[in-house]
Amino acid sequence: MSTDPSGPAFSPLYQQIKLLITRSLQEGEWKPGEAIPAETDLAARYRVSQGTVRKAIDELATENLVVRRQGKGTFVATHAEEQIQYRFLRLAPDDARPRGMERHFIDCRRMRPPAPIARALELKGAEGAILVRRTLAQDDRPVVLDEIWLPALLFKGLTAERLTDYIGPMYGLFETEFGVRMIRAEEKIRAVAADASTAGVLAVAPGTPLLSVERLSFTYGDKPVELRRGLYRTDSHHYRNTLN
Amino acid sequence: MSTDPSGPAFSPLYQQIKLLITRSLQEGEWKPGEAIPAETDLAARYRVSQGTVRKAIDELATENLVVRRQGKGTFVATHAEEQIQYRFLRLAPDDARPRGMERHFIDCRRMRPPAPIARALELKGAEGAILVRRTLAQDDRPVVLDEIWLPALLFKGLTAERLTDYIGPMYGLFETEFGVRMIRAEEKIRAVAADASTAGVLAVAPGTPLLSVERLSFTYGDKPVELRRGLYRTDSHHYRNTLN
DNA sequence: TAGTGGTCTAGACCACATC
DNA sequence: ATGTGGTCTAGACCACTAA
Repeated sequence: MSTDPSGPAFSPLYQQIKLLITRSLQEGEWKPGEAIPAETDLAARYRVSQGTVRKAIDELATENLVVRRQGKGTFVATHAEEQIQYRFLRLAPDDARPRGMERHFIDCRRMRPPAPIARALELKGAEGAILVRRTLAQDDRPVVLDEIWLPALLFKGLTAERLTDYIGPMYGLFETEFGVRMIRAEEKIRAVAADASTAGVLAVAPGTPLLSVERLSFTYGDKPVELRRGLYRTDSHHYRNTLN
Repeated sequence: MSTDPSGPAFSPLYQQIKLLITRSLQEGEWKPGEAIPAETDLAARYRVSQGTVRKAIDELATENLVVRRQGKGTFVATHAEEQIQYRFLRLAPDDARPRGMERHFIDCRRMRPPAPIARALELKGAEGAILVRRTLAQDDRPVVLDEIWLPALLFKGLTAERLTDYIGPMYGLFETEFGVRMIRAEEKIRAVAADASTAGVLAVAPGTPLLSVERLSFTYGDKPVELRRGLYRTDSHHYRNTLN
């Protein structure tokens, strides 16, 4: 019945419920790894039918914000405590099954970010950034060199030591120690030639073609919270992608 | 009722319906671009409720086998007649919106496929293959060099002329002329150095780092029907990917 | 045995497209 | 006015998990 020309903005009930649940996730009402209330409970809480809650949760599950486990409940997704070591890492060995990789942190220091970095992370004014550099290796052969830029305000107190000591994926540390959950990411991939210093770290000849993977990661509300540039050796690994 | 110990193989009704619909799609009962019967009709046909058909179609829609259009119907997905020129091409210009690219076919000839190609395409015995080579260019600057291997049995009569004359994406031609629909694909990406002949075609210096994108495409029943190796210049373009 | 998510139904009503 | 997909409900029953 609305005649508002600027936009009816019709929103289905289940979308509104989804938004409410998302907000609770964001505010930490239910922590990563914990179960959220049963569908029937949520239905009572929001005064809608179970089917409507169900459809909301369905979408949250496909977006990997929650994980359903039949007979047990619905759980807040987490990067920690997972069998999949690196949910966002698409690099796989050419032959075998994906094995674990050894991490080595080169340094972790606070820096004034270059303008493009600050712009990508939407840093206001003179807001600082933290630069982490690390490598991933397999069978003692370096494969990945990462440069990771983080907003200093969100990751106050991050040190190489804490990174080294933490068991599990870095995004798990971000969750448990800093309350920052990575939800989604966009990658831009290029082929580049290894410069002298990169070549040294990755143990290849200067000029060797490397995969350059620039990743911008987002937390709730599409807020960018990490800019990462990875250089991948692809002589015994490859970047995997699936198209639908 | 089954006491088969080898596996209960419980399958929800909507999965069975989904399989039946998929089979009809595969057999061409409804052609690409056409509408499939209304949900209520399918419900009557399969003797289930509309909600069950709905859930089956929901999954087919997320797999991009069909496209729903409110008020109009559900349509068989097609690579032809689409606004998105290349559904599977993830290459985007660094700055602007994705524009169209000019195609140029270098050649199209029947060949005995190398063993790795034959294996990937699951070719039996001495089954032949067709090799298509083409470039994509933007603003008269070559960006992509593709080598495309196809099973000769499926694409009998494919010529460079037909490829050149056809308006629209190549996968559209495959659909309308050969009845082969590309459903899904897997890509393996590496960084490589341009060899002399590639460098000439792409107008770069030999040794220039290029993205090597190896794509294996599947039709219904996860049957591989195309192996494509693309070499991408990434000086003004990049490969885009989204992680969830 | 109880609690959870998963399936299925039947029916009502809404939003969109077309005639 | 009609037909399509989209939303929402209420309730029944199934499958899985854990105590």
